[in-house]
This record gives sequence, structure tokens and C-alpha cells, in this order.
Amino acid sequence: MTAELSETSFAVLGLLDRRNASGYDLAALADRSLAFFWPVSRTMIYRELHRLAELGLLTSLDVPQSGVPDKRVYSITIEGRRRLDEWVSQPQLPRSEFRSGFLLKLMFSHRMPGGKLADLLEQYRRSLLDTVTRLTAILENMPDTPEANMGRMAAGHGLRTAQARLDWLAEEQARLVTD
Amino acid sequence: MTAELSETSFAVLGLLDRRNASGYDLAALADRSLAFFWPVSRTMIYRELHRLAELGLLTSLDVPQSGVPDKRVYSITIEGRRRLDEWVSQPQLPRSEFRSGFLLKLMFSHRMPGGKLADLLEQYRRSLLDTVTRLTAILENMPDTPEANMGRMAAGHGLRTAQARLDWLAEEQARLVTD
DNA sequence: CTATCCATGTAACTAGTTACATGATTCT
DNA sequence: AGAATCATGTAACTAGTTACATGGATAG
Repeated sequence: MTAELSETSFAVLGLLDRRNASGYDLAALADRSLAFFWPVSRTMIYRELHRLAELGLLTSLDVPQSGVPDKRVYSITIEGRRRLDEWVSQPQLPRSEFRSGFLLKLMFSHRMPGGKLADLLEQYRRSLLDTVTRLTAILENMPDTPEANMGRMAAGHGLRTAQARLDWLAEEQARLVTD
Repeated sequence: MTAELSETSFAVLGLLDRRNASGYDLAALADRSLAFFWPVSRTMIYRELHRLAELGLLTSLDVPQSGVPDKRVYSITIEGRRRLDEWVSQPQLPRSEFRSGFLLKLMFSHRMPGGKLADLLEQYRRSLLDTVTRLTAILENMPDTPEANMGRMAAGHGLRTAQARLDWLAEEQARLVTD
């Protein structure tokens, strides 16, 4: 039967495939590595850990600590690795995963009072610039190891995307001024 | 109190602000205009219509038809327009709305058997090319009227994004071959 | 003394998808 | 004969967010 796993399940499995970790560790890890293209909240992580352990794809070990609270460290099982391999090798069905509140608002911006459209574009520009700043920092701090390779690719993807959008924005902002 | 409306609620209000429409009409309309950056399913549309009408933001009129089934045509109310204006003028909070199953899979692609990575990239390329094709067609068929202006902007945004990603992909695919 | 880090969880809610259900008409 | 178009909905489920709850240790 092999219960259905969500993509977030595989995100958790994938991180645990690299190193054993507690829910707390995973949340920090996900925030550093997957947050830009697959955000996973702390709550979701704990939920997935329970579920995946129940399905036998993870095992856990309680690790007592002094000073800080005890932690529960999870490890991926053979079966967990098998499921991960299976998913990773499956063709990726191209369903739309893009949603933009900015474009939605833009579509109805004819109802905006004067100047507000310029504000909206400017806000978008700032958020894109912020993305560029953060991704650039990530790329600069990334070690030059083969393990970091996919992270570098993903960051590059995001950077290119943000830069293209900034170019688009600059043109639209210029057009707004001249009209 | 003013009940919380989701962005999808405003998508429906925004479409009804332009012209009165039935749920069925709206689904077709949304599919032609918002689908690329804010997909709204038929089921969601019917749900929103009921909810927004209950909140007094829409009114409905049953229109008998011959040959085809009767329809229920919705119109936005003054209060609905007020809420729409309010939302459209509010600053857009920059929360991440991007999710990419492709990048997620890419992150864990070290577990792929040889050649599978090339397949994944190729699949992504095809889906980007498809986006380019469809957006180009939309831009070409778009009337040169001021009303179509925001749609043209949104389509341009998508086109630029897809093209930048194709550039990124070409580089990564070339790197994969030379390594 | 206040904030942050460590650490784990539950409960309630919101948003979105998929499957089910019906039925006449018109086009190929 | 079969598919597509028109038209409206419900039910069940999945995924994700936000708020609540606890509590010691350490750094500013």
C-alpha cells in the first residue's frame, strides 16, 4: 500500500539522510537550506517526524542533555532511504507552484488611488533586492565543496530569477514615469 | 469586526468588479487571466461566492436560460467594492509565496542514479519552454487596450522569469556535460 | 531583568485539492 | 455513440499557519 507522503515528508527524509537530527535541529537546518524554495515550519516538522516514525521510515533515540533540555534524535531507516530514492528518481510532474500576491494586487490596481501603484512596485522592488542580498550572502558563505553544489545551484536559480524580475520592474517603473 | 478575507476572496471580488458573472463564468475567466499567478479552482470559486454573498459583499440573481442550465449571476455590492479598494491600497506584505518541487528534488539529487539528474533538468526545461510558449501566445492575442495593461505586465513578468530560468538551466546543463 | 537559545509539543483554524453527483444539449 | 459545453454544488481530505503552553540556562 505504501502510504502517500507529501513533498514536505521527503524534505524531512532528505535532510535526515544527510545527518541525524532532532526536530529542533531540523527546523534550523531547513531554515538555512530549504527555506527559499520549500519552507517547512517547526510545527510541520514535528508532525512529519511523528508520522514518518510511525510508518517505520525513521527511528528515534532520546538523548539526555545537561543544561539544555533533552532531545529526541531521529535517524532514517533503510526503508526510509528506499522511499527517498524512489521519490527522487520519479519524474517531477510539472504543476504550477507559483503564487504571487503582488501580481494579484497588480491585476486590480486600476482601483488604486494615484501614486499607490508606484508604491506597490517600489515595495516589490525592495523585497526583490532583499532576496538578492540574502542569496548573494548565502553564495559567498558557501563552502567550495561538492556537497554544497546543489545548494549553490538552487541559490543561483533564485538569484537569476530575482534579477530578471528587477529588470522587468525597472522597465515598468520607467514606463510609469513617462506616461 | 469585518471578517477576514483571503487573497482568493479578493481575486473573486476583483473579477466581479469588472463584470457580473456566474461561478461557471468566473472559473473560465480566472483560468484565462489569473491562472499563472493565482490559480483558483472551480470549487473554491463556488465556496467564495456563497461566503461573500453571505457577508453582503455580493448579491446574486437567478437567470433562467433555455437549452442550457439556469445560472446564478453575481454582482459586487458597494460594500464589496469598499473592501476591494481597501485591500488593493494596503501595503503588500512580502511573504514568500514561492515553492518549487523541482528545486526540492534537485537538493537531494545526489541520491539519483546516473543520468537521472540530466532527466530532471530536461523536464524542467520543457515545462519552462511550455510556459514561454503559452505566455507568448497570450501576449500576442492581447488587445492593445488600456484595460489589458495589467494583464500584459503580469504576462511580461512571467515571461522574463521563465527566460531567466532557461538561461540558468542552459548553464547548468552545460556544466553537467563538461564535468 | 529581559531577551534569546534550547527543546517539544498540542489545538484550532484556514486554504486548497480531489472525488463524487447530476443532467440537458450540442458538436463530431 | 461519445465527448464537450453548460451549470451548480457537496464531502472528504491534505497541507499549512497561528496561537497556545512549558521551562531551565545563559548572555547582554
